[in-house]
Amino acid sequence: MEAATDGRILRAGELEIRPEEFLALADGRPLNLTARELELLKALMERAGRIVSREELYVSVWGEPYRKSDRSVDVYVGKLRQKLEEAAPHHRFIHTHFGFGYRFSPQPAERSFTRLS
Amino acid sequence: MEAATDGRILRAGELEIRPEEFLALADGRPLNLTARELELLKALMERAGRIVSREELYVSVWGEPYRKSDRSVDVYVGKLRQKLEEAAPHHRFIHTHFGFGYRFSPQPAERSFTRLS
DNA sequence: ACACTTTTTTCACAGGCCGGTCACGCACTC
DNA sequence: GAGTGCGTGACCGGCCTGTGAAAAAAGTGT
Repeated sequence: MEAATDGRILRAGELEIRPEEFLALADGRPLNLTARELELLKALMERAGRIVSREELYVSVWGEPYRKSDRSVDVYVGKLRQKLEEAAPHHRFIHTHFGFGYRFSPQPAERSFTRLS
Repeated sequence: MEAATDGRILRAGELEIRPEEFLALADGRPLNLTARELELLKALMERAGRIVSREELYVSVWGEPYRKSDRSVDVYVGKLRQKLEEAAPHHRFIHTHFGFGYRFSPQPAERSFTRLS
């Protein structure tokens, strides 16, 4: 369904996704992602740089209408962050935009105590 | 049919396969593999690093259409793991990817909680 | 052809993993 | 400070996997 990039290798920063192999690499190390996690990461990367609403993400990944009370996207963003942090420490990939949604944008590294933007 | 590597010696980590001798060595020690086991190991090694579905493995090794309920691949992966563990303890070769299939990737040893740098 | 061994296939059960939901507490905006 | 949004650990049902063991098939020697 993600016609534009389906099957193509996606890259961003230290991240790489090979959809046809169900494989995601961070710094060359395989992330051990589940099906949903991989789909969500793909959806985010395909929209890299822009703020994406939960609704858009949910519809794209789950393929069903979005209910405002559904927290699935949040939960899976959390799981992704955790696994990304494991594989590529001190990088930031998924940024929260309060009240709007999430934005994927790989950031080189983390400087000690800088404030969130 | 695996034209590219058929008959050629395959190596990965501590593993070596010499197809024309029906021989597999781990750490220099011969694994005592049966025909099916050897074929499956070859199929996995030829696809090293990527996640391979049961269907692809089954079709490649058994040469017949795959039935979803068929557990043969699982059983033989189990047998391979057992023999590999015997010959080369504390190495990991075949990794399970839940819902997708298996991935061959030799891993030096297991370090429990240390993070790679 | 027969008996015996080895390998392959099937079966069934136990346990593990994943997806989805909930609830609690903190974060953020105004 | 009030009100809403967000992060996250915990939990449960259901499907996926690992695996021993039985059954079937194939191989081996006489």
